[in-house]
Amino acid sequence: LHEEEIKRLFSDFLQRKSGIVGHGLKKIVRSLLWENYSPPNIYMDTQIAVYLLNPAEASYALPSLVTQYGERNFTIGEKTEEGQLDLDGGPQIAQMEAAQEALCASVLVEPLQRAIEEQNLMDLNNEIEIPLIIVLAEMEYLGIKVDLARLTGLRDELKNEVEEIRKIIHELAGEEFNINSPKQLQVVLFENLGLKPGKKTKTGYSTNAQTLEKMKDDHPVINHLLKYREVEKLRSTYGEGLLAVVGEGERIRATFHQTVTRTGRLSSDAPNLHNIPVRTDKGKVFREAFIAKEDWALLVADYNQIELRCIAHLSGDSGLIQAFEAGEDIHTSTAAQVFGVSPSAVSKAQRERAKMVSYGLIYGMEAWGLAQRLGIGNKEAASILNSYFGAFPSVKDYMESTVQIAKERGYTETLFGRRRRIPELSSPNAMTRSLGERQAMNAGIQGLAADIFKIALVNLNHKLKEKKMASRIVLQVHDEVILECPKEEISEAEEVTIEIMGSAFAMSVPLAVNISSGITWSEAK
DNA sequence: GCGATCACGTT
DNA sequence: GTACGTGATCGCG
Repeated sequence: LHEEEIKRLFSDFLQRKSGIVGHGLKKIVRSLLWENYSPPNIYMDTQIAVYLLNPAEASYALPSLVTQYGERNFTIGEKTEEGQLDLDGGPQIAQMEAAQEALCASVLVEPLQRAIEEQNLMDLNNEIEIPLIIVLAEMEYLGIKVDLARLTGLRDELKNEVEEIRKIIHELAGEEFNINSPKQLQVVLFENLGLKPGKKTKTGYSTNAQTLEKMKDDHPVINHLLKYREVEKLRSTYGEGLLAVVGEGERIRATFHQTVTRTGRLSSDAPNLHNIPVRTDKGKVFREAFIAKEDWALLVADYNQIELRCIAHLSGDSGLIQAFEAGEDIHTSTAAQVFGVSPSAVSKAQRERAKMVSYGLIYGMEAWGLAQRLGIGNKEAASILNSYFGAFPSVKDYMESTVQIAKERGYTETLFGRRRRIPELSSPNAMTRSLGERQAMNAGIQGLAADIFKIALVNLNHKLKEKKMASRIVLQVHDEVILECPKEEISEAEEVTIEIMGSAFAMSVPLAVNISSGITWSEAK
């Protein structure tokens, strides 16, 4: 057989009507894309099927899954030691392992398919997760372009700055020590300088930013330490870290994991592109280093307040729904209802508090959590929470019934049927049980938002191809999607993106989408 | 080399 | 307060 003939036969196999099966297919799809194959027709990814059945699965190693989910008595041979692979075994061993993997996956298909059907996870699997494999594989394959000179410049600046602050700190401390070592820092602060310690950690006294913040007035070194931490974090994690993973075409290619989080969200690693700084001026400049290729631009679209909108939809709370329909600033609207004043009379402080409560709500916050956050007493926090629930009573009902149902069943379910077991709910430990309750409240909200966002990703990728557009998705950050577009295609891409994201799922509140474009990620914000 | 610990970036 | 991933240090083997 000629090579071309083999390629054609392989292509036909990948496109077969009945679809292909594999374990962790995204990686394979990515390899196929590098070899110029079209994305395959997927029937099942056993890894994803297991994830849907239990998003807390400890390991996705095939032999253990076969034992756990397979119905046949089935043992596979000794796994080859990694080190031997290249030495003597050669390609035969890799082929043998691939064959074993395929065999394991094939044994799993039927029982997994049945379990997926039994738990009503068919739609989630077939309409969302499986199509998403291709979208993510293409995103990973493309990667996002970075401005190498800019990134290097940032790294170098930070390096110099860290060095300067380091000298000052050693001067003020009166000794040389490793500032990166919390252990050494503790000795310097609490023993040698005699400062008063605050919070404790498992092994000693805390030196985290929150604690240091409170010690600001006790010694001039504290402010420099805080600065050092900020700059050193940026230098190491983002400066050095990102430079180390720049690949072909000056692009960074992260891996987006589909089977990691308990909630249905994606995670990103090598590098993690989900936590690129944005909060501080010093940090957010890194977003200027993420760019579009020559004559193209980045288009950034994100859902406005999607999780709070999910709460409004799930609870059916008329007040909250009304607040969103008004189309005004949501925190001002909620503050007006919570504090019983007209929106125009809402003070800055009131808006800020309402905002805190709204965010807290998403995380299943209780009174003491809010107190911590706002730096107020427990009583006052309870009273704010009370007025909030007074203004939005159905939200309170929803939270309570969510926890109740989760306790009865032992798991939560999103609107789309995504399940998550929460064993913490039956813990004998009260702290752990509270954690379980927060997890239960958060799971349905964050999970629904994740489901909606995944639908949008799948639909958007599909629409771009259908319209034969050159624009493509290059990055995803939980409720935000970044496209790289030829400049002349931008306005069309904006239209398409807003339409697709806005209509991903019909809720009792509108799905609002913010959109903008620019040469850099920062500019398109 | 590996895991635990601490700290910290995002949503 | 949810959910993650990474860098650095340090003690263990």
